[in-house]
Amino acid sequence: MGTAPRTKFARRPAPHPLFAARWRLCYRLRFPSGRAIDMSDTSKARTTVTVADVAALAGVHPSTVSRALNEGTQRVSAELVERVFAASKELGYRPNGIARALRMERSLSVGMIIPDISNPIYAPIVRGVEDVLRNAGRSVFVASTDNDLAREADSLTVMLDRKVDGILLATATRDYPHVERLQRANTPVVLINRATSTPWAPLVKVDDHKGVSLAVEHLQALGHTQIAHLAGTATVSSGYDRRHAFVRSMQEAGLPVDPTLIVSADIFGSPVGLKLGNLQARELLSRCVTFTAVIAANDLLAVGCYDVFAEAGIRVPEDVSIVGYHDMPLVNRLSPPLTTVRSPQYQLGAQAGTTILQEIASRSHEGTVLSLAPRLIVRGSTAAPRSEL
Amino acid sequence: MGTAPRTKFARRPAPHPLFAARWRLCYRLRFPSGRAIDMSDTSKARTTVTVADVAALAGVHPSTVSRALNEGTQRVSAELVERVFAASKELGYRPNGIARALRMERSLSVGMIIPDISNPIYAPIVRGVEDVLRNAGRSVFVASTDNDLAREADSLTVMLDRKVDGILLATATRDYPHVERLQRANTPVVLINRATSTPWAPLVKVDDHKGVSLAVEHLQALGHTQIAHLAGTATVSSGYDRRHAFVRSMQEAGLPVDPTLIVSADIFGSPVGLKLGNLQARELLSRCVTFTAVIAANDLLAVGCYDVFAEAGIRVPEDVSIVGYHDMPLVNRLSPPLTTVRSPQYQLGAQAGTTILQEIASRSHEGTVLSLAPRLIVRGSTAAPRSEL
DNA sequence: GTGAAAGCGCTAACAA
DNA sequence: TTGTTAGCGCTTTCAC
Repeated sequence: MGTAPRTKFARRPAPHPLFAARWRLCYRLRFPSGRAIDMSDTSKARTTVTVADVAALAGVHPSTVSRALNEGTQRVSAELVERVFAASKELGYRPNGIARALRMERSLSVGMIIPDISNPIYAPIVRGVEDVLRNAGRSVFVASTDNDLAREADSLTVMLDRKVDGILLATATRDYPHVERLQRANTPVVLINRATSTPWAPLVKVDDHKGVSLAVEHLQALGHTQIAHLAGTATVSSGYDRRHAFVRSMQEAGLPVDPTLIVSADIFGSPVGLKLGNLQARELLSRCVTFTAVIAANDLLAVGCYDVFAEAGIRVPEDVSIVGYHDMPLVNRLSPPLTTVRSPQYQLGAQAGTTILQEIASRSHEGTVLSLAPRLIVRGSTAAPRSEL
Repeated sequence: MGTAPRTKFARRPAPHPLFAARWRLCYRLRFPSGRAIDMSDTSKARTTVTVADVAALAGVHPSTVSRALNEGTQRVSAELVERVFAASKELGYRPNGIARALRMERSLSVGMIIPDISNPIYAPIVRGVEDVLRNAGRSVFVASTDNDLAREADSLTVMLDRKVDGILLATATRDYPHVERLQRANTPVVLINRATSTPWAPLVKVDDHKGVSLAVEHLQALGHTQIAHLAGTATVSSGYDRRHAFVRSMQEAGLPVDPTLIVSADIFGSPVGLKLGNLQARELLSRCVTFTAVIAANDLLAVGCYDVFAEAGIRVPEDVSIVGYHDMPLVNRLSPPLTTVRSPQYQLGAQAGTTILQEIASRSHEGTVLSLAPRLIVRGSTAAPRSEL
């Protein structure tokens, strides 16, 4: 008893190389062939079943267990495979993912970095990612960073330290400071919805030009010519691109582009969502320029307009039409229901999941851009402009 | 050259025990003290910096590196700690989380199982969990199961195989089939919002009796006596509890409890959310029983009522008052804005995170129930009943 | 087709 | 205080 291991990591009694083989065999004593496990041992030993245990019960070498379980009958005789599976099942063996990850140098996990999981815009993306990766046997670490660069750096560190097989990045800025680091880490990355100014990893996005031009064309068809744009922040490509798409779409439609009709988010420090929408809408009104319609860079900005216009006695859609972007839950229930560009968030995530799997399998699509088409959902917040009546 | 290792796992040239010490020392040759790393070796060796590399550069044993990095000056001389940190920094060393997890038998990760991450009700819970766990240096695996028991079983398997340190379970049913398995796995579990009928793990929930009674009292104060309840499914404790809380609150308020005024979700197969609300509202109307107010088990059911009442020509709140549950985003923008019981979803997650950390530190709070208080948010969907005018 | 042995990168027990 | 050694559980190379 004096030599009994005190802890799990205490030295084994007789590890002399010459007896290594025999030492393995002693497992058999613990599991007499064909019999159930001896439960009398109440120590932790019972809790964890390892390949060695299965090997012992099946009367084979651990490496054979591994081969049988992983490659089936490919390099192991059918009979042994049978025995190994039986033993594995009897003992309730489950491979230790950590050990496999260490040995095989792939963790079967993927990290996802997003601005905020509690934002209804991003959550469906995560769900799409999750569904695709689950089917591929991989798990997803999620980290929200609120677009805070320090938190972002931390999250990246954590993910890389955990040896994720790939990183899904939905927080990139156009001028993203962590690009080099990610490249150095040599971990596959897929960007979601936000591109960096120079391409270095595959990007899965929504076709913003398509989305904005759908909105512009819709408004034009209703008779609008003076259309304003509440732009998102230009530091991220989605805001930047939509703004440029707005200008281009207006030009393509032959409509005048008045810079004073574009209110950028960047002139107001940090606020986001609804509050930002309020500020932008007030700014727009204060500019004393006429407009009959507003295209907002996202739904919450549009809702922010609802507030400000209401308190200013401006009716929607009678006086001003409003178009949102994303089609988040319940915007169809606002009064009036919001006309908006529906971006396929779930599909975005699913596609990103597919792409990261490809990247993991073989790094190849460095600058690939995958654009998903949005769709215009026409509801009650848009109508013909007043002057047309 | 003939003896050069072909792969990372090829045998090292001279691992003879007698020379083990010297073999370690040979690392020093690769990193002459005080000089930068020799980059001429373009093989993969450069990519991964290990404790051995740091040890070599610092001129100490790997275990000393480990001690210095993990325990600081506690068991290592200040001078060596300094040297180790310097070497570590110079090489850009980062501990391999997988290896640590295997060795230390804790992965610093936690699994979270929820019905659906894309549901705005659950997303904030995840965020709360995430924030607390990040601060504790842990990462979160997220899995959505859509309340599908098979998917649930899979997710549990995956989490356990990955050796998560704990599991946050937001999908439990009252009669949860995986309890035994989780107990056997001996992994800490914290239940979120949904209890099992017999307690076995700590539970963090919203005080449903409080929430529902706030609603009942509010309606009673407005003069309502005939109050209906659209109940969630009774298979999960939140639905079950809220229904019972409704009955009890009505009794406590001295109001009559008419069973025909309670429409259970369970009589309609699988639909959820808004569609379920539609069905329940129609069922309620078809029962031809008078009521002046409805308390819905969640906001989407309430929104489902809006539809049905509108098409039936019943005005809210003039003819019927409606109270929701949760206060999800934008319900304050419905017309009329929804009066609802605000459940602190983020705090729920944060508290669950705190609790799982405690559980991981020391399993002790087996049957503990932590109830967070909800708050009634009064808006436009409730008013005095018609007959009172 | 199977066994032997090594080792992924790390930390903990032990020895000095 | 530091070095030595072993081993977490697995897969893989090599030898037969």
